[in-house]
Amino acid sequence: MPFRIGDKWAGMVLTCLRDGPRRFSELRVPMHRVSAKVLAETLRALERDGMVTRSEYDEVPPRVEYAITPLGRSLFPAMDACRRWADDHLGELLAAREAYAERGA
Amino acid sequence: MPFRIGDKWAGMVLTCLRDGPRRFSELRVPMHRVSAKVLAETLRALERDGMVTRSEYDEVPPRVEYAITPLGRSLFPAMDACRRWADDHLGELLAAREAYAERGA
DNA sequence: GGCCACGGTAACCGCAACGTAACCGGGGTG
DNA sequence: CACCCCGGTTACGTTGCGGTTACCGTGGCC
Repeated sequence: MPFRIGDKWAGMVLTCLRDGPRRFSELRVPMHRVSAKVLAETLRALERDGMVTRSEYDEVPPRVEYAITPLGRSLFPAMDACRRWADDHLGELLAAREAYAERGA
Repeated sequence: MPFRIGDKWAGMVLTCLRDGPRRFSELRVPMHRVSAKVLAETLRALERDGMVTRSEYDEVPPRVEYAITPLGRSLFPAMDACRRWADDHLGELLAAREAYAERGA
């Protein structure tokens, strides 16, 4: 596709924010395979594109909350369609890949 | 997203095959910004994943036709949902990006 | 003999994405 | 004083996607 919306982890971030705002460290729990750096980069990009908002609270220890915007939410139908495709057809794809590997061998 | 289906040009290839089989050189016309190498790689990957078939005809000059499979066709609803999102919301995204750049400046 | 069409491959390269590890500041806590 | 929490940043290294250019084999045509 000619346009890429977000990076590798953007979809997962938006999904994590689906049910309400989350703090940086709360996002890291379900996404434990993402380093702080990459998560921060992803959040910056999503903020830049108007998909999430970043709210800083002057407390101690510091608190930062990320929330999804209506624009971010508008992506869910498309994301759900992709997920549904994967649920329905990923097995076929992997089978085709395996058959192809066997023919090659 | 954790899974990537195809590469940068896969969606465009499938769209080009929507209305029937096409030869390699026929695909290059609407996709003139894609080099032969990258198009070939894309087609190999789609073939490996069972999204297109490759039919070689023993003629001269050689003829090779690529056709979309039912599995490839099954991707269209999800792709259409993404396209619809872009049609409806890409302007918002770009506006948000511009507003962000101005705040930064 | 030279050139063309077709459908590629091979060699090389740059850059962005991704990842790891170390560090930071400021206030609270023992 | 030392150490922890939170939310990052900086420096650095690696991988791989996508791109460019050059080249290939077969057979037909002039």
